[in-house]
Amino acid sequence: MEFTKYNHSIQEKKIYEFWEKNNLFKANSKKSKKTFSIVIPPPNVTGKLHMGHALNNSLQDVLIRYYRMNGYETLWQPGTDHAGIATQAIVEKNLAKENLNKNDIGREKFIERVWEWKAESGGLILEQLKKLGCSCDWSRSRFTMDEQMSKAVTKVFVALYNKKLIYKDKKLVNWDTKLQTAISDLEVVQNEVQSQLYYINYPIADSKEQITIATTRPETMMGDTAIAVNLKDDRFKNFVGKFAIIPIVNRKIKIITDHYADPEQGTGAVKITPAHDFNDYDVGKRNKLEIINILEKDGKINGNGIKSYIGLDRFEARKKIISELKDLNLLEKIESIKNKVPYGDRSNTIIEPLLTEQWFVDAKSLSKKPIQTVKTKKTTFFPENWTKTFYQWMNNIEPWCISRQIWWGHRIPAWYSHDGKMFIAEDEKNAEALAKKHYKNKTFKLTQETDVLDTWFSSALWPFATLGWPEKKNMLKKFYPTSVLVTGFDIIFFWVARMLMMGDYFLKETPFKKVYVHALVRDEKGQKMSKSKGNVIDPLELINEYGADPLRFTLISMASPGRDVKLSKDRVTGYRNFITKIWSANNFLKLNNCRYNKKINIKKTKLKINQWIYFEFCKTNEAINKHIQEFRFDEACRVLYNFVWHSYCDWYLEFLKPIFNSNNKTSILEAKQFSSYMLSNILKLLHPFMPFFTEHVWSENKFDKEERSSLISANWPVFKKIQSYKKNSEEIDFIIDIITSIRSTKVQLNIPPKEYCDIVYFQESKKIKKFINNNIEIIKQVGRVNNIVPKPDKTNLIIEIIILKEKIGLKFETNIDLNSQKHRLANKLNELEKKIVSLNEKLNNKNYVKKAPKDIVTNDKFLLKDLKIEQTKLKSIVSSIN
RNA sequence: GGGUGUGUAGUUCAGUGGUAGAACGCUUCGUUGACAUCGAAGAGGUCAUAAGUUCAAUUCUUAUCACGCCCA
Repeated sequence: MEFTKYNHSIQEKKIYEFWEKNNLFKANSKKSKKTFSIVIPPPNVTGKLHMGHALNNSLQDVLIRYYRMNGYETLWQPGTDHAGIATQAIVEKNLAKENLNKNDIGREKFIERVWEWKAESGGLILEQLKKLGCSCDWSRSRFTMDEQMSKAVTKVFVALYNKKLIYKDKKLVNWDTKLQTAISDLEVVQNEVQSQLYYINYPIADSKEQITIATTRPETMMGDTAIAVNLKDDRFKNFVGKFAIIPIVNRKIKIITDHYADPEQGTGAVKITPAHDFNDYDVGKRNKLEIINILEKDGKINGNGIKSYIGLDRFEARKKIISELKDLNLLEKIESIKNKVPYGDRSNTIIEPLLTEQWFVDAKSLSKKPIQTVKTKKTTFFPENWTKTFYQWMNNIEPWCISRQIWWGHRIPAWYSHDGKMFIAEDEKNAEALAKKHYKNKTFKLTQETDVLDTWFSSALWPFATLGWPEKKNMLKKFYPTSVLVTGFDIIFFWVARMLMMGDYFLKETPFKKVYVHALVRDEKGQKMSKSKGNVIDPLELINEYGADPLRFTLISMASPGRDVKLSKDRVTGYRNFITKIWSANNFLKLNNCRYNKKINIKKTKLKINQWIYFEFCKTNEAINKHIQEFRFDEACRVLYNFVWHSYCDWYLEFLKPIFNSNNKTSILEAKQFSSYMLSNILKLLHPFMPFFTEHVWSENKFDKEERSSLISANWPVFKKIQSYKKNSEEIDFIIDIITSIRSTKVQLNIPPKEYCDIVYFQESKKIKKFINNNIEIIKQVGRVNNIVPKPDKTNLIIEIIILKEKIGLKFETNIDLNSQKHRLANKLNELEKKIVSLNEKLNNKNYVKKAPKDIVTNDKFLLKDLKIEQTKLKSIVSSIN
């Protein structure tokens, strides 16, 4: 019989459509079942599926499918965030193709264009998640710029403003000169780069002396307002209080003392530019220094700079200033150093600290509750040590800059009147009302703040805004707090911390009970995947080539806590093979007309082999339940793989063959029903890990007729271990032992595995004799044994082996070269003796017997006894060869 | 500099205070009616190093070395 191959591309598409069409992902807030809910960490609307997403979402889907099958009302809330900067950049790029820029068309038209773009090509990633098999409730999909989400954002903003937890302030912020907006600390990455450290001599006013400072950014000299030295630094004692003259600029600045100046760093004297460095800003504040900003928002030198430099880019200015210093002979030396330079994570340009007016969230105040939430274990982290990282960040949290000078995003609900008075309200009408009250009968004109909010500000509301907040709807009641947040550690601050802040503040309750933190996906050599390295593996390519199921199984099986996932194609191939294996096992059942019906009575199973597989299944199921509940997805995969491949396919199905070949109709019927029943349950266990394949096999076998449902909504098996099966189950384990021994004996004797042998009993093989006779059919067929025969006269036809601590003989047709066994047996004996010696020593140690737990000691005693029996038998075998 | 993680088979990784495990790879043999995307049998380890605690350490403690990440 020829079987068709499993075609993942056709089936995956078909099955996903089937699930969606039948609303099988839908969460119902009305059902009274216990709940399990997850909000997806919303990917950027501009995003494309990468391996990190694939891992993150595979894990979420495992949980969702598992709990759904276990009778929970589940919600997996999907959606995307509006990715302010990234999205705006894309639309601007598109405009540029038409030779337009955003200022040409204006804010309103531009926003229209963004929505058009979103309708056309935004949210592609959600479609890609479907390819991965994610069972999100797509009917609830949300976008952070949705009307309802926007309402929530405004409400939160106004509420926090009124409580003074949001405020406007003029501060030094991280300024992105390319995007021309402020960004938050978290969006700045410190890159280690090769830099030049310039040693520059500043002449001392009215003196021939000079003071040398070191800087990597000499162009900022134009904004210098002091030179600082450390009070304890004797080298500069005479300079303190004097004035230095900034070269080229020719402005006098005071030499001051400040603890920020580190005698060990550079020359020990440091130039202070409060407008262009965070540390210098603090020094400036402490010493009441003048703040001179020399940069335009695009990074060019402004009117405060040297005349001939105005309009020059900061890096051009640097070159020019160095060359001039050289000419003036004021450049002492240039040193090549490695230092960290701040880059914008979106623009990849060097970030400039710039003094601007921005909106801030008082993160410090908002962080207090979340810290308590975690301390009191209302939210727990897995792996647990992330708690520390969380505390560390939360305890040192800085004000969060939330305003962005871009157009795409939630426009800050602040209105300014002609005289600069500010009104914060949820909409223009309310702002006007406030203004009316303020101005009484006077006329006024309001204009709205042009800045928009950081995307993460709206993402922070995701766990409750997606559920309908601020309205207290059913969904919110039913599914908040969510059960678990699944996320990568790189996003722990962006996400976890901020969502906890907002959730704790507005809902008075944590947004998620647990936070599962997974690792990064790297390439097989352990390197970060990046476009520039060219080592990126595209999940969609793997899905095309192997199918979504093997990719999922690979990622999930490698998600060990605290370890990065090193992805290699070999792994994916391996799990593809696993699927093929199950496919062919299913074909075997089909070939033998194995079908179960619902009336099958598990408790009345007669066949030991059925009892055995049942018992093994129970153990596996128990382990999987435990592992999924404890987030040990790797272990769950391992247990499943072992059980399905080795227990079910390698042994169980093999042991069925003698039954199918027999004339015992009762046994045959039972075997057929039971094998099919077990497969249907195996599919259930596998479903969360490989949903497509299992659903396909399920529907192909029409198991749904028995279960009256598709696999996705089938009930997780709840089997009770039947103790009487345990003993019979052990018998099967012994048979497996015997067969394995026979097989390896053949290989060792260079006898082809297909050759049959006979079994010879000795006088002392009493137990084993009975045992083998009881199970003779299986042993004959699977072990390739002919018959039980009397001991032959010619000893070179027979080899003795030890099983169950007893000796039996295997008789072959041809002469056996027993001498070839001598060396091997001697080695074995040697090892055995070593073990016996060390065990003896241990048991003769009085301290050991006295202090070690009793069961360990007894166990060792039994072990020693067994080893000694084996030793005797082995010795007799060896001597018989001689 | 502060924090934190990892060193176990050729590779990727589980695991355990009491006889070292898996997958892949490798070697040998094998198409017997599920499966060669397969089967059978094997080889392969000073559990990074050193000291300590203990009757007993790969596991616990400390130090060292190597590699990584996060924060300044």
